[in-house]
Amino acid sequence: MPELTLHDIAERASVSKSTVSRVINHDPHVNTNTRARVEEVIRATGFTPNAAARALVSQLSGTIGLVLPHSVSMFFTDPYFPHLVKGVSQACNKHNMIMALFLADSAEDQKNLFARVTRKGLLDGVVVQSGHHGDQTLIHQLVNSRLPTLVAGRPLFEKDASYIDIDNVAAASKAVTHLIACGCQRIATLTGPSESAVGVDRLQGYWQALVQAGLPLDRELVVESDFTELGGYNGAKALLKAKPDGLFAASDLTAIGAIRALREAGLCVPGDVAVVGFDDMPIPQVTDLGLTTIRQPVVQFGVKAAEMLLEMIQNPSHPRLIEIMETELVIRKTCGYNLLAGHGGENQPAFSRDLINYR
Amino acid sequence: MPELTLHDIAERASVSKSTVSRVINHDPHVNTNTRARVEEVIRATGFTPNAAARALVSQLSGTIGLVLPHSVSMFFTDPYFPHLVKGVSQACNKHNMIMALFLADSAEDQKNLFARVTRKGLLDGVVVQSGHHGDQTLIHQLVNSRLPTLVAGRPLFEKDASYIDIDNVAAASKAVTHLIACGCQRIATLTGPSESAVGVDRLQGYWQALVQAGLPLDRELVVESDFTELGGYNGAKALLKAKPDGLFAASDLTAIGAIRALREAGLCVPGDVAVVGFDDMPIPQVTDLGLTTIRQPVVQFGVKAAEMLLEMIQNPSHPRLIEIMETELVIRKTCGYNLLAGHGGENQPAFSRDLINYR
DNA sequence: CTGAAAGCGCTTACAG
DNA sequence: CTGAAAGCGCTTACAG
Repeated sequence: MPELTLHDIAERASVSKSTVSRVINHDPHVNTNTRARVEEVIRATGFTPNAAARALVSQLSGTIGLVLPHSVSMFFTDPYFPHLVKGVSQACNKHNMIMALFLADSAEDQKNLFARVTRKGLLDGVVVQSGHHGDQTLIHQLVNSRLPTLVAGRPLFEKDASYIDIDNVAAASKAVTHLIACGCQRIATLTGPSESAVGVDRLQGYWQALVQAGLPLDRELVVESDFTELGGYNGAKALLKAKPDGLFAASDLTAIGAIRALREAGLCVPGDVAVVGFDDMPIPQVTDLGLTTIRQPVVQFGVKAAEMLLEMIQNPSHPRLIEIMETELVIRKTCGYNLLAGHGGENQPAFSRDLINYR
Repeated sequence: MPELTLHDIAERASVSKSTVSRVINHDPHVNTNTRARVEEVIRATGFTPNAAARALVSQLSGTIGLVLPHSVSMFFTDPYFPHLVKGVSQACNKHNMIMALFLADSAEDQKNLFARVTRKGLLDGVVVQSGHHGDQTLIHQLVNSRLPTLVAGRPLFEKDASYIDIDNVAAASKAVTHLIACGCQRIATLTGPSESAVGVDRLQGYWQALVQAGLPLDRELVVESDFTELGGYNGAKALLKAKPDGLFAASDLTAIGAIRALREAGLCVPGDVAVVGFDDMPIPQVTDLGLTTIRQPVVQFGVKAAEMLLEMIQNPSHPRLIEIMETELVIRKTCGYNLLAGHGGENQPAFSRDLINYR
């Protein structure tokens, strides 16, 4: 059967195409009876308007893009990205938008990405994940394109871009301050890549907490890592000779790998080395280890990012948007569990989860 | 500046819009000089044709959908789905298509999904992940819609659908046969959900291998699980009283949780209980544990699924497409490592990876 | 090889 | 409140 068009509906309801269009678009200036009649025909026929035709005339496609640049091909091992995708998807479901996902699997993909993403008539706007130095060209292009663009995570160079982030400096400082409160004197850190804003900011928070506490800065205690479990494992091995009694890992996966290395070296966590991670990913290892960590609301972050973008799309003259989301310290076994008020000792159930928030 | 249209390019190149369109669409019937002139104008202006206009007239949007139904909201804890997404994305990048991702986060989302996905003019076709019983309505609707639909994973009920799958029965049988070859006599299994084709098929493979080996079927040795780590942990605890000496877990995460429970119960893996998983997910736990498992090529599976769909789109009268991808047994420490030819004992590096393929 | 014209299926001033 | 008409930016027979 041929596809139904506005014309067919108009004919069957004995009105003009204009009126059918008004009904579909909830134009209030339609007679109640007329509206009811048209709606009945639409219901009976199961008519849906053609999205391409609407996009052409309205200059709005009802689709937003989520761009994950090349450096994010770690997408797979780190649950962060599926959660981000979930958040953006939730917002799209709620606002009846379509989510187009762009994953640059290679440098070549990335080069083609800008042209594909900015095809006219395709997207109404784009959320782009801030990445490493190598991704900044793409971000620069997007931010300066005709397309409304929201950067997820502080962009490294685009000082005028709208973005959403967490306060990584404050969060890292909160984590390290907790290690200090737990009595650690030689606190090491396994950083994220120094090429990424996240890596830079969390390292700065580490420094800041040490300075505030009057503790010395020791370069031996800082090792650059890469947010992976293996990176954490290797990084912790490299730290052993510096004999830390505390460790701030820039991600949960890093912390998990580090703890594996520490235990292999015969050290107890938290007895010999207290450990704090970052993310609070809902993965079994985090709860199995009882990892003390910084919780960031990744799904909500994605939701909010998408909604900020929708705001920019609806209101193109809107001034620059910036949002910083809250994080919280989640205290579990690897650092500070014994400090919790009312802690009853080893009889606590393995999965009890208590929080202290250093604000 | 106003957006450029075909008309502007035509004017600047002193040709008609038709000719510009032909150049853009690589129509061979264009004079070489004319073509060069038009191409130069396009290059100089950075013109890109409007996707909505093209979609409207050509009835092809250049976008395919990837639909992950409600039961797949486990998306996040299981790395399977990000890998599938990556595969579909790779195929889209390669074939210059756009991937729209639909994630049904709730039963309500799922109800709205069909209408959103089948909006006319939006998608050229859709890959839908086969899920549980509750998802079969959506799959039924999609398969019977105007939209070319490829089901990823054997659909439970749609007997005429095009789909891609692995041979779960054979793969599971291969896993259990390996446990038998390693000397196990009481082989337990932690299944996937009995509501899913994967769960059903892998259980059947388990039975098949036992029957072929002349081993008895003991209902105590079969516990239904859910593909999660926690499910594996709890499932293994429930199996303890049946005293298995081998365990086939229907997913890697299940196996990982099960091994945790077995070790907590004071049992050695593989000494007391040999374990085989399923998936060979590239996650640290799999390699840390040295998990013997069935490797399935998830990314390639996604690539192939998308390419099959593209085939269906290009050739709408194409007969039903079915593809079964190969799996292989990956032997590591949790079962059969000592059987490997040339195995040198405990001095093997922890990450050596050797394969035996029972075909 | 090239151009004028029709048409894809909508939305939206403009009249009434 | 309603309809006729123009137009969104392309592609594609149809002529030449």
